[in-house]
Amino acid sequence: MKNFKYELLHKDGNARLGKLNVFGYELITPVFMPVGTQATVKFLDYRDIKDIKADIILGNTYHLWLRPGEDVMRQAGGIHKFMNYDGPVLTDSGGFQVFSLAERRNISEEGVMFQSHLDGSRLFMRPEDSIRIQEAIGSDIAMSFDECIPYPADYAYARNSVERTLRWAKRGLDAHTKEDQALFGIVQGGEYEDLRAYCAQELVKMNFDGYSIGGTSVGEDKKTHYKMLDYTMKYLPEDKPRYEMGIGAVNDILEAIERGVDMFDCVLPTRLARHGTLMTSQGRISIKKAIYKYDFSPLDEECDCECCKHYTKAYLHHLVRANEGLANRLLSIHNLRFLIRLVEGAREAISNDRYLEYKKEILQKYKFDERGF
RNA sequence: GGAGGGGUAGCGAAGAGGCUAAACGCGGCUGACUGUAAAUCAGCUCCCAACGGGUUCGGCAGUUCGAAUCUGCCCCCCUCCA
Repeated sequence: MKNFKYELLHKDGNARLGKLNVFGYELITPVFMPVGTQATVKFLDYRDIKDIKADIILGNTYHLWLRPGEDVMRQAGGIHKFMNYDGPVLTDSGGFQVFSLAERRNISEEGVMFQSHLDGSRLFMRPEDSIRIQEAIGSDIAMSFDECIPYPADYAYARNSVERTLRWAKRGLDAHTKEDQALFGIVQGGEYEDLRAYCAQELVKMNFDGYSIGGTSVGEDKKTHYKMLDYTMKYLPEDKPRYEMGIGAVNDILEAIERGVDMFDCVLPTRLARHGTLMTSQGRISIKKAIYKYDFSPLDEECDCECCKHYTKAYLHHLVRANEGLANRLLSIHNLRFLIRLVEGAREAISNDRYLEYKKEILQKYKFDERGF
């Protein structure tokens, strides 16, 4: 019996407060997971990760497979020891790279031929390989190898892809041997209700440890995005964790929680930070702007992060302008802590049965553009 | 005083008769970013009532159908020699 267990603590509408035991690590959901693709949450070390109160982080199978390589990960004793991080780690399977590296790969029934973005060499990844590599990486939660399809995708394409993703999910499940590692199935199906339903139901029959919603936030509008979520959520069992992959916009997170999503990850906070954009309770701001040159006030009075506690906007503005590495660390710490606080607030609201009020309060303050981004 | 070299958009720096409002870099201004090929990428950056028009390449005067590019004078700057 795996020491991996989801316990539903409380519901407020469809929003769920839960407790997830990940092989001894315990965490409360909903939870936001910072992304650390190459065994590092870019610019942060283990102390920073602890300070922002991240409960779980991600790694990436494709990237770690290419570099440093499966053997290094295995000999290092797994990703936790390798990066000196004592907390749960979830790995994406490489399925997202089928989407993001679309112009340099080829899909077949057997698997995906990737042409390495590092040196151009051709490498083949089958679902079994993805699982084996994730076992070598030693993550606590592994993902099935899927195809994240683009948006828009026509029905015939989406259907064929879902069928294949399901066959890959079964192959991965059969290949999986690591006892202290959970395995999630990923629901695809694009924007099509019947395909989402079919994919979810077939995966549930296979009895995974948790279920992921994939193929969202790939360029679709908000309405379509939430529709895809709705089509999927109703088929996922109450007693397993649900993870929407790759969402990090404030409204997306709030909408997902409202629909019963327990976990989500995103590169958005760290990428925005590296590009000089900060998420604040009032909306996004670009700290590069000249208006902050003489602004000696803290970034966000309400924030408790190391960046907001110790530095002024003028200083952060200067660091970014001067292209100083410290800017990347400080701004990443802030954006990550911002989203983690957002989710902490959501947990509290759910336990007090006032989730919708909480969501409304946040969204009223936060400025979005006309597309809702 | 003598001998060379040079003055180009905010800065640096190409260009040596028409294809040049003038490459490129920096700086500046916008915008993008959602399971990370991203400390990245895209656009703008002489002026304007702008799919067109108006002024530019130290200054003035010329040559030419046409000049940042050629000629003369003047003004500055740099290097070397006195």
